[in-house]
Amino acid sequence: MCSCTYDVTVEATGRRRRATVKDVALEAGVSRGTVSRVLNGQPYVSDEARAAIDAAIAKVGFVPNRAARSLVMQSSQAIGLIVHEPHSLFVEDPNIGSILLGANAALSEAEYQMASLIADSPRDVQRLSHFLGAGLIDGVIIVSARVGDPITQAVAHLGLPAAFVGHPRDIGDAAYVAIDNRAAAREVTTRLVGTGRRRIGMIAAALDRDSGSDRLAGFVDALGHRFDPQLVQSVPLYSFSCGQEGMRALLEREPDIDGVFASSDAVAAGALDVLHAAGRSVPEQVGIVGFDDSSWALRCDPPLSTVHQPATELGRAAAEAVLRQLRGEGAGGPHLLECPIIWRGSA
Amino acid sequence: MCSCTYDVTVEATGRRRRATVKDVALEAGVSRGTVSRVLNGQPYVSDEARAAIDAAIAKVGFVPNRAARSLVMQSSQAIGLIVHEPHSLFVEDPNIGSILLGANAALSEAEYQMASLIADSPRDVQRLSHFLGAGLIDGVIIVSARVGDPITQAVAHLGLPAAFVGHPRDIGDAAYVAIDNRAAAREVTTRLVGTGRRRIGMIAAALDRDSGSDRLAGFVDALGHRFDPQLVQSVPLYSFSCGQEGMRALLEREPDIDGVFASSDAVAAGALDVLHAAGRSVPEQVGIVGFDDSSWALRCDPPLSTVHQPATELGRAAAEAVLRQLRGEGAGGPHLLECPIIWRGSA
DNA sequence: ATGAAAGCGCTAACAA
DNA sequence: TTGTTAGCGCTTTCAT
Repeated sequence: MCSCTYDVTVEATGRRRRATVKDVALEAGVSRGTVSRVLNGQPYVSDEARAAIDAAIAKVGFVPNRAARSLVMQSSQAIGLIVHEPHSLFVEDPNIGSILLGANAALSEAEYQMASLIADSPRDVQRLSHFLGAGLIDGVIIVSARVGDPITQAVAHLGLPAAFVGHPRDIGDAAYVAIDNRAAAREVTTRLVGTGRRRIGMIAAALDRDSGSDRLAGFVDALGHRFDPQLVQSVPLYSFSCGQEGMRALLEREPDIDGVFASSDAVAAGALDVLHAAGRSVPEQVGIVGFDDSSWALRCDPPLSTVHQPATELGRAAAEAVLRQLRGEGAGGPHLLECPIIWRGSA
Repeated sequence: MCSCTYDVTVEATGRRRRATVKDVALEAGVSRGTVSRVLNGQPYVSDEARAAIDAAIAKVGFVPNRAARSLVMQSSQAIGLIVHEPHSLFVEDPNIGSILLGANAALSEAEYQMASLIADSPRDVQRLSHFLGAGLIDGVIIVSARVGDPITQAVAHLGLPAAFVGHPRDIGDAAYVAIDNRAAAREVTTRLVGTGRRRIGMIAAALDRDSGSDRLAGFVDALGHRFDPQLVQSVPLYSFSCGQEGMRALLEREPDIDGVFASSDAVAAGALDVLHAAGRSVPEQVGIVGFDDSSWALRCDPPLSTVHQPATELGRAAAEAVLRQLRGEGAGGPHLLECPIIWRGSA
């Protein structure tokens, strides 16, 4: 007999009717309850029944309907990962890919399905805020939220298990994983000072994000009383072109500048470009350091000294924080990861 | 009276019980059916009832449970976007981000929720193949599938509405959107020939993917009888380091090479690096062209001549193809997008 | 060890 | 115009 007989039921429309527990039960000659027990690996099922059911499942091509299961279990074994980035950044951010992969790996091991959700417009934000409360997702990892983020507020309101990558100021005592941007910036600036530079500037990107403002704070810390606000140029984005723009401004204002802390590698690459165009040699006349240890860093000439971001681990740790909450193990608050300084030729 | 009274019901565990249609109906003094009608914007509801229900919804903080709705509607208003990339590529591929954004924009406009699903391990593939059949997703966009991909097979078996970005050979007459890699490669090679080069080589990456093998085919087309297999170096990935590796091999085998078609910008950048190190001037001694028009192209010195990939539009078109199927408008088969050649300084 | 039946939250067909 | 009711596919008591 053709094993495809029960495979699917093609209805008049041409669409297929999926097999249900009932079909399996019928095929195996048992009740739906018993099928369910087998499905969930519960005890008290005879070997014969189990075998018959396994065979029936294979025969009819049964796949449990997760909507039905979610409905009765009040849980979906799926967790969302929200990326809330202004359009341009999502495409360029060197860390997001690794964060996704790290989180996915951890969730996958725990038998959870990760679903990445993009918030790229007010409409998305609106739809997402509802989606999160709709029971299709048991918890959420939030990447790059900003202060006052409606999604953050929706999550808080729903009491959904959550973990942030990064640390917006207004998340209360929610779980987050991050690096200590301020300490890292302090340290890398100190090393730059140690190379003998006297007029060190900073191209400070994304001051509206915690990472951006923390890196500036670290820079200020390191310079102490020698800090000169004239030497800081703020730019909106962590991008190559913002790096160019920032460096041009700095060069114009302070022609004798001999060191630059760029708040990301992309920014540093842009700065380097302008520096070269202006005929300044790096690291001889100007030392420069970046942040991220992204592919930009190695692509520059000379390669950038920078701060390594453990992006994969950030994703993994965030996933584990959510999983812990799902197991009822509490565990909010911070989780800081190491971010070693990588010293190369640019300073 | 405090408007939070009904907001959520906190149970003994501290977890919250979400409000249901029943709560809304009770609060508004109507039946569940009427609430449902309001929820779905159906006619035949009095203004008073509608107002009372709207108020009740706001008061109790009701968000429809999508698992329940999916169950009865047999549809979820969500579509999956599967990225099946070997680890390293996902992080580096310059097009994926834009494809995601394009698809998300189109789906968002149609009131669909997009969920990106990553297949990064055999385990992921296994879990995903089941997930897709579980009714939580109405359709799927598949990015970078390979021939014999188990996910592709699962989708075909389930009869799930699907659209591919790219064109693996074994998807039958399923919908796909792509550029004509072969024609584009032919064209860009022809232009390179037109600059007077006599010994033109190719660094052919990712021959296991349709894009990779098509680009090689186009190169062969363009050269015709002058094609020399000695001048083709195959490398596994579309990456900078593979570009370096490929260029080194080519240079060693054919020191008098004066033109290179690299099958991606990243590959071209690697080749350029090796060329410079070998003291060859570009474009004077060697002309080089890439593919993708990614950020690599502008970052190179000289900037790369390349083929522009309409990544955002690919994503958007794929989403629309799925949406069309969901509306029962058939529409499988190919949808090819333009990919203009961008001529810059590298050749 | 297994079957029967209730119910998760929602929509839709049918009555009223 | 509205209320009532029967499921959607699954898990889970409670009997047996």
